[in-house]
Amino acid sequence: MSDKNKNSEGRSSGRPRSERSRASILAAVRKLLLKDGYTNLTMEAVARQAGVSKATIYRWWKTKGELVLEAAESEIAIGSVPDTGDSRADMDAAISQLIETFTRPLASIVIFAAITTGGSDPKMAQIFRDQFVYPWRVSAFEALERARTRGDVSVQDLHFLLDVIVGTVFQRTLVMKEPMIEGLKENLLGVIFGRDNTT
Amino acid sequence: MSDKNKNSEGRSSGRPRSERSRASILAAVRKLLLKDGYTNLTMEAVARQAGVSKATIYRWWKTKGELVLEAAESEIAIGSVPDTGDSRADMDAAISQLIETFTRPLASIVIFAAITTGGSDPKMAQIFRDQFVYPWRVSAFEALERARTRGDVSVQDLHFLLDVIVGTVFQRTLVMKEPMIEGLKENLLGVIFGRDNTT
DNA sequence: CAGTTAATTAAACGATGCGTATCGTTTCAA
DNA sequence: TTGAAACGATACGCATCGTTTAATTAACTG
Repeated sequence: MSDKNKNSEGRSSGRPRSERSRASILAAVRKLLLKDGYTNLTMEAVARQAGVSKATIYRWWKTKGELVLEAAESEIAIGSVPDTGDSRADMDAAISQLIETFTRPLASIVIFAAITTGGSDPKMAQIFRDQFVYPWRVSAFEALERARTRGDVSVQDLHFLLDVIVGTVFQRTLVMKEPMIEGLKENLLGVIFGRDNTT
Repeated sequence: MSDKNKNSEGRSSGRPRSERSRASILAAVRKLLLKDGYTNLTMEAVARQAGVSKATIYRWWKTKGELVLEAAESEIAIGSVPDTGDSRADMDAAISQLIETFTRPLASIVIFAAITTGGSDPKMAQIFRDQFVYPWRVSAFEALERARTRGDVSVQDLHFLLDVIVGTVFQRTLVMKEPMIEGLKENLLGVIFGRDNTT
């Protein structure tokens, strides 16, 4: 409430940005993304759906990727891996975070878009990596290092292990799409820590 | 030479389809895919590049996806897994096939397109799955079953193992893109057969 | 060689989206 | 009250889409 005015910063005067329009635009993006996907999302449709002028959108967001990432920000946010002292519990949490995020409908659309538009929209890919992929990877890597130090993990190549985790969850949740998530986490924990369970 | 005429089948006579145009179109698609990616590939550009009328393209291919899949057919083809009697050798070959295919520049573009357009172009996704994904998966699954029967594999959930293989290779080759393929195959074999090598 | 047939071409169609620009209006701060 | 900036509405020129038309061209047939 108190920081609604951006007066304290640069801006001298003039009509302030409409928070109502901003929210309306981002909501429209989310709705249309779920309906039509990223490629078929048009600025015109967003303006129509949001009851807003196209110029207003371009006023605040330069590219479609930028707009989409901001609209989906909270949907694709993924926490960092905890450090409880229990290696298995930490990785259990890490995998759960991954599955939970990848399973959100909006997230799957945006994540795919961020990856595939890497060629034509490098900026979107970079923002996505820096803001969402990298932080989790770093904290998951640290969790694996702690586990190896404790002697809980024998695999040497932790980056490989990280790719196994991310890749397998990606494959199951985003590529195959079928909800074959039963046992996924347990099986992955088996790969990481060695198998005790023959489930 | 002798079967150049399609007379024997349905077609009575008349001007035959131009094989030159056909080849020229498919070559144009490949060239433009590498340059601009799938999303930015336009039929007009294909017609221009191929020195052919747009109508000719639509005459033979109904959708962009259909055209792209045919143009990239040999590039994304993946052999089936051999049955040599040596479990590890078979899976070694399987993983090599996967890595080799995913590493081809054209293949990565088309595979991504086939997966991500699943929403807006279900037909392309289906053709891709039926023609390329499924055959390999089936023969790889059979190889894993043989290995388990021989007692070489202790993991129960073979579908999980399959997703680990595909997902990890996918992650390394297509998502990360960096050529971090050293040791990938060996590490995966370690996951499948249990670890002897601590590389 | 003439005739048949269908492939191919060039051109244009209406739709749609892009990004930009303009205009009059609205809202807030000084 | 006045100035500054955001806003909604609208329209522009351009590009590409997928489709359709009529005319031309090429290969096989008798």
